[in-house]
Amino acid sequence: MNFQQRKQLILQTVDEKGAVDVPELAELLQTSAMTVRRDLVQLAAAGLIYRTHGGAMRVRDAMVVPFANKSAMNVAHKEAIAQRAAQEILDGDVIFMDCGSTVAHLCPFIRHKRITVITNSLPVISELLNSSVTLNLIGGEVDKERQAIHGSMAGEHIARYHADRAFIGVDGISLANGLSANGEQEAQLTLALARQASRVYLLCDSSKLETDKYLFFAPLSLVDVLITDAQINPDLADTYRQAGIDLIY
Amino acid sequence: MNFQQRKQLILQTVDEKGAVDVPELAELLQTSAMTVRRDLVQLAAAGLIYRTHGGAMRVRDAMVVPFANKSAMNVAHKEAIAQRAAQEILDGDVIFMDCGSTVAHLCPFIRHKRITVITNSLPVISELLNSSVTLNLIGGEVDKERQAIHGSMAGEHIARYHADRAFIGVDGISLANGLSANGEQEAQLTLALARQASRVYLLCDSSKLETDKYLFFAPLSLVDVLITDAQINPDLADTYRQAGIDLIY
DNA sequence: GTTGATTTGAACAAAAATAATCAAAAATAA
DNA sequence: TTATTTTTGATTATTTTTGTTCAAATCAAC
Repeated sequence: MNFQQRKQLILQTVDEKGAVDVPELAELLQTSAMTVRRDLVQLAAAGLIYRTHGGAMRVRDAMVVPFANKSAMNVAHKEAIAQRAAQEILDGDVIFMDCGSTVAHLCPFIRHKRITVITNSLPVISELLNSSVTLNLIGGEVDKERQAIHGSMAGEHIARYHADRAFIGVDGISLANGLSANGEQEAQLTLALARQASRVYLLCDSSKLETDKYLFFAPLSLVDVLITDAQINPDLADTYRQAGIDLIY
Repeated sequence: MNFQQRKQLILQTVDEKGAVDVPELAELLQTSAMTVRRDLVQLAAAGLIYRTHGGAMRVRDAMVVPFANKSAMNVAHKEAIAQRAAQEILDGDVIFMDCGSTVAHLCPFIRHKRITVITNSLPVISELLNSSVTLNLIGGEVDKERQAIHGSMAGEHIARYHADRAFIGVDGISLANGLSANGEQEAQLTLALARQASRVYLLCDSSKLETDKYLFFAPLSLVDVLITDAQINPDLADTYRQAGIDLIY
């Protein structure tokens, strides 16, 4: 099997599977990994595939910026919460989305809506890049760990906008102490978003209810609507409602 | 069996099987490998088959479909340019990077440097997210096609910063008309970056030299240093230098 | 950050294929 | 028939391709 034949097989495989790795191709082509790598280099130079570490992928797939959406905890709950939250969004809305993982789960449910999303979350931008949503990215310092934008410039940027709804997440919430966070940056940004939105929706799975983190940054009254999952204790739900929170689950 | 007969059989076999090798044909034609090779050379010269190492194949199968997407063209040149440009960057620098594909090739060469990168390019952010570089993302409207940030907010954002160096790309450059672009947004952003930088580096492969696009947006004097590839015509290089451009290749 | 595992690219060596050379065989011409 | 040209096959040198090894780069997990 010569280069031309291998090349055809590689292109075909990449096109079919979307992504391949080197050992896989070496096995398929009955050749060494080094040869596969050399082939991939040539094909990539011709722009026919996109070279990745360990293999290759379709060029068009590589175009979308791959920001990882981490945190596999409570995915089912988060999806349920996000789906419920998406029902609140109307066509034509301008919404804020913060960089919380629960908020990010909104993406699949809003990608066909005709709305404008203003966010500081890179994964959200990535997920909505190929959608009908108009995107606006908040600028400022990049927080690599959280894959989000923070800092004073971000605050100033937000102050220039106004949204119909803000969808935010927190690290902790309690009746006694209100909203709390693990980082000052997130807290600051959450506050900025809430200030510029007509209606503030807090997306929060029930495991975070009545937990406190080290930084208390806002009273419960910042939130207009609290959307959580069905695991919430009904008595606790009542207590929140009596405290004036519009609670949905 | 003479050449005419062998030729018929070879063409037929190639057409049937798609690809053949020399020993296989030698066996089929009851002749030596040397003769087969001589036949193949003639047929290939006539354009009837595609000659490969070890045999031959159908012409249409060997036809590479190089509708090379813009970002994959001249990759080798772009990398060489980017590598040279990276040498200009010192530790501690604050640099601007625009959303051009040549500029994006800087990423691999700067990921270890201790610098701050301010950019409107999502691919650049993505590539440098796991690096030692401090990142600052320019905010504003997301241009989904170019995977970059544009708009008036982006301009305002840039105006608040200053960088030691700006690395920019253009769609066209000529001595007569200066810098030109295909889109107003890119042009606007490039200008904004250049205005806020101490030193402006234009990264531009030689195929773009002396070409004009529809929107002329700046004179050559905007650029301090032009970095291009070694394919540049030496006479042309002299002309640019006489025009006061610091040209590197 | 630092470590450890993978992946990669460069250098080298081996194998395969090719081109060049030349002599023998075959075809052609005188 | 003999001389000349063409074609063919064998030999050898060169080029191309491939595989192995190893240091460096990169990624991922801590």
